[in-house]
Amino acid sequence: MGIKNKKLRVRFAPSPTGYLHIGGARTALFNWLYARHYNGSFILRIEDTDRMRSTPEAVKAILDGMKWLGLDWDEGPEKGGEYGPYFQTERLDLYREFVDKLLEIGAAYYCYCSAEELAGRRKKQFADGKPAIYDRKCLNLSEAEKRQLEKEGKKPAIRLKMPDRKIVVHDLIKGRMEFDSKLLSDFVIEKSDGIPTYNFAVVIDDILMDISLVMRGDDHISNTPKQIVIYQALDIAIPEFAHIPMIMGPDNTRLSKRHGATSVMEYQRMGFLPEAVLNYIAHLGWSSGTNQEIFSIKELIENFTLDKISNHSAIFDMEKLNWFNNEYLKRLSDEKYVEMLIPFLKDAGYIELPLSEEKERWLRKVASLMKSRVRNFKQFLEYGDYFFIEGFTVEDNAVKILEQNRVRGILEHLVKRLKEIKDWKEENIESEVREMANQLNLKGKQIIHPTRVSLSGKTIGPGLFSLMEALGKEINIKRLEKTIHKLNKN
RNA sequence: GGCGCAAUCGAAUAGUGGUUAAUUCAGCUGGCUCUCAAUCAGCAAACGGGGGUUCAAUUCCCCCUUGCGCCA
Repeated sequence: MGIKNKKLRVRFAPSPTGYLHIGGARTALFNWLYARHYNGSFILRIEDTDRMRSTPEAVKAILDGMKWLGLDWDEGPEKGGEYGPYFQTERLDLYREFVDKLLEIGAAYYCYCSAEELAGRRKKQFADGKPAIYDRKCLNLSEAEKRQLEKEGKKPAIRLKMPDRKIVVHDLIKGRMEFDSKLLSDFVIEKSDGIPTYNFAVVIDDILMDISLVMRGDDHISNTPKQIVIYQALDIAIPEFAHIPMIMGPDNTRLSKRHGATSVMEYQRMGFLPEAVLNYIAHLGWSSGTNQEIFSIKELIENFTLDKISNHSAIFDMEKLNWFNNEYLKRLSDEKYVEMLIPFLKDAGYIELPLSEEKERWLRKVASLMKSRVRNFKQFLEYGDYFFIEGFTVEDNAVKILEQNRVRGILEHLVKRLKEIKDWKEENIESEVREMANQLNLKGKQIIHPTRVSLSGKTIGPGLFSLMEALGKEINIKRLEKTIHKLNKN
């Protein structure tokens, strides 16, 4: 692995066929952490040779996801770099050069077999229980035969000739893996349309971009021996490899749309903090070896090493992500919390911008009440709707509380007393309510529960008296009277 | 079908040739409390199976099983 004295360079190389999903983000994160830990370079490369499925929108989505998570790249799209271009479709000439070279030295050859022919022969191999290997029909075609085939209008693909030997992969995470090249096919490196295949383009790019360590999902393990053969055919030093375990859905299958939110940007929309998402996915397949759960970005960088990556797949657990997010949310100052919350309130139509000083102060108070009770901003909108609108949701089990005995009388009495309060402060409200409970020989909760339901439509939430203060006297009275009115009708 | 990778509480991870196998999330019980969170105290919960190696295996080796991936 003669790359000892070279600068450390890693890359993340997504295909722009969709958004940046959790698994890709984790691969990007590990590469990024590795580069930052060892002071290397982190390169972003877009593998868009699949022109049918690649879109500019997907490129943007991936870039947006990376930016939101704070995974900045040293070279790549929008940034450039001396190893560019960083889009594979802009590198076609480069691949062509290497294909020519392999052809020239006899390490690759033209193949005129059609897809149908191939499929037929493969079927037979399959039926015979043999590995699906190209039968080398076109390996020794004479020039005349080739000319004849081309005259028939056949466009050749180009295959790499597999050497007959064991291929050993030294993986930094999986250890030594051995593959028998006899079981590997002479795979296509350039399709008949002139586009290089994935396995070929990756290798050429990694060579040209001086990548010193290839870190990627372990679904690529089977590709690795094929890629190594290309390095060897070209007589170029093989980089190091590190195959990291994948992230699975709760049913232990590959993470997909079926599992709900798999795009990192969906987490932004749901009101998660990028730090929390990063912290969580860092723990999927990696651990510091200590009991520490919460890591700042800086701490992740400091602690990240490959030997602490586990070697089995991990299941994505939304609940734990929620917990992480709540931890980060709680640590936010009220000011910062409100600042992040405002766009969500705005989108929900709960507030109008710009905000007055006073309203902003009030928002901070509300935030401090809700902070520990809410796990993401989307949930804030759901649990805290009554702070902003009259049409707040009313829980089914909340209605039952209002149907209990004496509730109407209690609320009527309460309204009278609340109207008397001059200074609408939590302490004053509480002493008024407590006093009323005493005089009427009631338990505090007999007043508190129906009041909460009337004010918020919910059975859960912040302490009632701070909630009442935050809502303001008028709204308290209005909502209580509304409940009384409803009870009168029944 | 061929090849490969993997296997510790429900989930994520620690950990060890001899341990009461640990932590966090989730779950449950209790304290606090007007509810819910938060918080505090506690409970429950795992080494996939079978062979070896060894005085001793969850740990090392092999096989099986299961899961996952790649190939088409």
